Amino acid sequence: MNVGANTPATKYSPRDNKRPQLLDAAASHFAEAGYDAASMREIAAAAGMKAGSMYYYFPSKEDLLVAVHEEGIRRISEEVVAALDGQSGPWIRLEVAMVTHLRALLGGGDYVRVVIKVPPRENVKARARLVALRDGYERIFTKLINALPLATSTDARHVRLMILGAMNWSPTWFRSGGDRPHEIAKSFVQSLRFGECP
Amino acid sequence: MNVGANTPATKYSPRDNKRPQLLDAAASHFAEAGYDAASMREIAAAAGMKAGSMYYYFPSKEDLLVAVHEEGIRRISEEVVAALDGQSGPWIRLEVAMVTHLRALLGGGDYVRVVIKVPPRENVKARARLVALRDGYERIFTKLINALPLATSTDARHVRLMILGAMNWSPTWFRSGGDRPHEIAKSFVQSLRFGECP
DNA sequence: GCAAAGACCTAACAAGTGTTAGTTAGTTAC
DNA sequence: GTAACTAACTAACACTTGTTAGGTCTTTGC
Repeated sequence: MNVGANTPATKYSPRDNKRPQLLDAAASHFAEAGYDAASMREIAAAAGMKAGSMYYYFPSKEDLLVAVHEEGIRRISEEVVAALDGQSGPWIRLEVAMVTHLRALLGGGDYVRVVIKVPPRENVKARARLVALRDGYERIFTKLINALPLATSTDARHVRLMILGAMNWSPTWFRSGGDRPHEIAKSFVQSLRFGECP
Repeated sequence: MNVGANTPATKYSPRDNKRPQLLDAAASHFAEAGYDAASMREIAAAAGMKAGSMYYYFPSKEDLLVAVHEEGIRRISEEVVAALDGQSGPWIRLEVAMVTHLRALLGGGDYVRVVIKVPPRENVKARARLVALRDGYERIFTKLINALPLATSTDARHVRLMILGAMNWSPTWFRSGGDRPHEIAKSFVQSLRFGECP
């Protein structure tokens, strides 16, 4: 923290923007308790401020959630794209994307957990933008799946929904200490690749 | 409603137990709004009573949710077992179970939707019983999957988690008017059965 | 006909909710 | 030096929440 003894005990110091810490605290509490059960006062306290002060950064609680969502989608997109860089082979590429997705979701990433587990209210204004962002992300998987040499009878769209569903549901049963993300991904890919025994 | 003109306008009539209607209302509101956003007053109103009266049947809101859960698991178990009766062939049996599961989840069944979408708090007392009930249900799928002639490298447990995850996530993307449950199930099974093209 | 039980209602409590208005202290610009 | 701006704070408002205590009407058992 680099707070020396000579630093005067100012109550607060402008210019050190607390917005990131606020977002962190919000992500953490939303991920843990859900939207309704996470109170503005608790979030504020975790960020080292008072509830009223948050409205300097965000006009409402719903806007806070939207901001967390945007950051979450941005992060996971970035990570998956980065992980995919240089990888070749359709099955390997899919598996890499899945491992990255699962790591982001299961490995303590509060922002991503919020994206998956805490959907905004139906009527929220920014909904269209969020849906567009998320569609953009999921399009990565659409491309990866279209590149697979699948049996002709298989519907690629349903394969995508199946894979994403299976992954996004994993926080429900995942226990740290059990399977690791890369094992889960490998297993899922195997099930899809080698069907019934010949 | 069969309320004739001669029926005296009694404020309420004991002996016609409103407990089922109460549970229905609770299931509906929990499924629609989630646990926190569903208020006792709204649930009570939907059941034709006042909030305080619900405590005659259930000692707390959490107990109400638990009761809905129990009924939901009971229903879906019953339906899947019934649908499986007389069916033979491992892949067909799995598909039948999946169709039934998806129908119960997507076809307006409030109780089942609550089971899938509204988990009780971690510390709730009846949690162990609920988990046991649900494990019992999922064991149906364990058996169905163990009966499949899968490639030897495939992990049956992960296949189950994948299938259940894919199905339980479906309320997120499902829109009535789009795919129908039996199409989804068939598609999922196909993806698992016929892997990459030869 | 009367007591008991069943099924519900009313009214209130204590706590917590998101949000706002007004204020204050530190920093920067001129 | 002073004005404007930034980044908070305090205190309150207006509700809403789950829950409870006590009352009331209806039906049942004897």
